[in-house]
Amino acid sequence: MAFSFKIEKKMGRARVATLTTPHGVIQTPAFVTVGTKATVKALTPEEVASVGAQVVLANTYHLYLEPGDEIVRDAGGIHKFMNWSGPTMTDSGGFQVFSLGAAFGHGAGKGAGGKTVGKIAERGAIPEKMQPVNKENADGEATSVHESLSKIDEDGVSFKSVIDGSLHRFTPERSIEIQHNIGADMIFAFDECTSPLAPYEYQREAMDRTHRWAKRSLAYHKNNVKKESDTEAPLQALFGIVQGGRHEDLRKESAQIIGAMEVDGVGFDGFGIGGSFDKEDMYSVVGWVNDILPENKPRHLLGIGEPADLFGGIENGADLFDCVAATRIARNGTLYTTEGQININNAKYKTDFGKIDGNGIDGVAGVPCACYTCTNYTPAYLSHLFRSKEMLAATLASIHNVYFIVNLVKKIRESILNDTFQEFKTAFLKSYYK
RNA sequence: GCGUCGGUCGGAUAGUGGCUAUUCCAGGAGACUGUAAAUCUCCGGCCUUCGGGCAUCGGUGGUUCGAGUCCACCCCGACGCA
Repeated sequence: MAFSFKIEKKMGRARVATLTTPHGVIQTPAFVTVGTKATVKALTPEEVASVGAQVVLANTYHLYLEPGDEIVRDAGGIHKFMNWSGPTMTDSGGFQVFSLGAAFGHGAGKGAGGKTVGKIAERGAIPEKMQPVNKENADGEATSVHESLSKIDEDGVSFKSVIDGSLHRFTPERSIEIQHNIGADMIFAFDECTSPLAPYEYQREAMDRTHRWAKRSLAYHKNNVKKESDTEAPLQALFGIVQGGRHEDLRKESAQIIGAMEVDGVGFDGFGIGGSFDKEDMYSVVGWVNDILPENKPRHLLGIGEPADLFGGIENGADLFDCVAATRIARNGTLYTTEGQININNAKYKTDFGKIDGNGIDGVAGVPCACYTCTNYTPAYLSHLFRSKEMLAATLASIHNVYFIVNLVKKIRESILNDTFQEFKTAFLKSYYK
């Protein structure tokens, strides 16, 4: 089964399509579940499949460090290794350039709390003349590995392992080589995800460098990817990544260059839209980029979404989304409902024997959520599991949240096919953000 | 009855004459967008014009410039001896 992307219906920039991969079909738009270390945290592959998820995204940096990409290769590839037979993707490690570098704030060393900058900036949070948070990275000067766990230069990035502090080096070629070993169906070019606080000059510098890395990623992939023995079709598809921060000129330039990039007549199989956004501008950025990218290839909006973002992204031409939020907030006790997020740790749920979501994402008004968790358990039980720190809490909450977000995108897809997108969007957002 | 040790936030603790009484847990709330996250942050005596002000370490006195800390007595608890 070779790769193909067939558009079934268009609505403005939005598209409904079928993305075929060697490990199965993805009906797009689709939400990609995040399984960074070859596991969707707290869920078995059977549970992931049972909530309707079609594809899993793992991470190159994390699998390279643990257990090592060669072990994944020797296990027979990521599908066999993690017992997920459906489509898979790997991110290139480009996000870790950011999350272990510029996002790593001053006064580090408090575990997760050391991270002080997100990739999404609130309105007005970006002073024009603000210096990069991580000067070492921006200037390319000698870096103190105590303050930053990554250092960028023209050829690649040096990382300090988050596990044991050892030093490692990623280049575009190395990232693709590792991704070939891991063996996901769709892989990404090695890029730099910049901080939203970086100034324009730095966004341009990083974008230009990402373009040079994209070309190297493409060249290495073309020359080294394994192919089907009979048809010579590549077994893995490579997505190029558009950067440019929140700047219209940079975004359009990046879409132009990445969209048209070829090595010996071979271009990217799809595209990622990456980097940092101003929350207010995100949908416009996606629209600018997608007006330029080739229409007949899939576009993945990297690291987005929250429920509202999915409508905005799809309207502006994105086909795939991945986001850690659904599973992360689930483990921390926050559940999606059609009436907004709830924190199951709140005292009022201790004795709530009703329904988590009285109007399920997949149902009609008044019909409760049909996921395994909601079908079988009360808020009071989940409250008990979280308060007593039982592992099942993370599992049941993750089942619900992934079910919610995956099926929200499926509902959006249906609404485009049924010509009811605007009504569905209006009704959903009114209820969710009331 | 005598003796010893102890009494600090809901629980457990640190604190042995000095400035804002420590930490953990439990409790209340918030955050989380290509996962260094089953994590992190904040709140927790009273009053406040939001600048701050006033309290507080079983009780009452005392010593001292200054007491959770030292002294006396009392209350309560554990243990030991009668």
